[in-house]
Amino acid sequence: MARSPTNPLAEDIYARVKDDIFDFRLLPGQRFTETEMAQRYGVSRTPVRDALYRLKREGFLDVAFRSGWSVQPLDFELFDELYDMRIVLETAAIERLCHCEDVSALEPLARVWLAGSAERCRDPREVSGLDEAFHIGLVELAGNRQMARVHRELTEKIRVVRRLRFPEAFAHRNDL
Amino acid sequence: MARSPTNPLAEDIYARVKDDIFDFRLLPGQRFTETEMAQRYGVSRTPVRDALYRLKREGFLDVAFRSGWSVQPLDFELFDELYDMRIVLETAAIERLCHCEDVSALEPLARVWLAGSAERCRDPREVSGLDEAFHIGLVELAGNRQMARVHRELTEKIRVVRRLRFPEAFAHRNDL
DNA sequence: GTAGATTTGTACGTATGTATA
DNA sequence: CTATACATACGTACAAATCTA
Repeated sequence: MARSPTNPLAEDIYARVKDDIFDFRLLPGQRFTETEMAQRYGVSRTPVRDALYRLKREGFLDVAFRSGWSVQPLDFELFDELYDMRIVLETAAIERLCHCEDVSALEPLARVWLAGSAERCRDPREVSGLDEAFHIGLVELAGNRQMARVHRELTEKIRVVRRLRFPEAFAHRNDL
Repeated sequence: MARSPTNPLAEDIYARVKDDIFDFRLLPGQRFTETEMAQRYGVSRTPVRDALYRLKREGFLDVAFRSGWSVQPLDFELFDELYDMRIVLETAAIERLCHCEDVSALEPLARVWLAGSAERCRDPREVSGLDEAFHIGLVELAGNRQMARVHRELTEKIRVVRRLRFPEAFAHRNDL
């Protein structure tokens, strides 16, 4: 029995808006309204609001009382802090993995990370995805699911600036 | 110009529901509906839903598709993981504070922590609050606001189980 | 298995505060 | 300064899925 997701529409809008931010179809600082978004995605304002408020709580968007929404501008101090915390969490994860007897769990990660130059993937977008998965997988293996969750959220927040540094990775951002 | 809060009603309901959880007026595992909560707080379902979904994202509540809400049951593995991560974050914070030249910023914390037995506060509820503030203040002083935010959220999630261990602290939970 | 009651999910209408001509 | 347009915050109505007798 596959239980239904809780807010299918709102969930979908959430993912689409977030991707629009990551792919710079919504630019940092850009302003917009709930009605615009509702028309853009072909739904009512209700699921849009759910999605927008969730993205606001996660730091991707900003809203002013009865005065419209905006994409959170790039804040490099913020990114510094996020990178800094990522180091803290990953260091703690690695320390725990070092004290672990069974290293076989590291195998799948090693296979990706130690890929020979022949089998190495060249698409920057995919490389970036593999890199994210590697970091996330490392922390997951340490066994603390809360640390893994925070680390995953944190990695997502950094994603936008990582893409800025690999411009070729999203050269096809207008494909969709 | 003091800018208005964004969703005054929803914000208020959010705080009240959270306190109801902390003070065990809403018990772990207890089920309820949006309509009940709307009547309980004298508002419509809209701000209630905003508040409930926020608390769900933060792990305090659970919702099943068209089938009602429930307070997240106590999960001691979860609390172990949260305590564990708290140690990681506070250790990192302390390491940074140790490398810091200027220790004068620690003064206010020391004054609370090193209170003489005479001036020591005896109300367990207040002691608990001071303890939380001490831990939070410590991490804040380390200067990474994101780490401080995560640590603060994490401390809130632990609060309910801390109160379980200090039952006398909320003996008057029916006062209100 | 089915019908009815229940509950959320979404759409839509109204009120209130904001910005601007 | 005032009035008007506009955007969100909240309330309400309805649809769809779930539970239960």
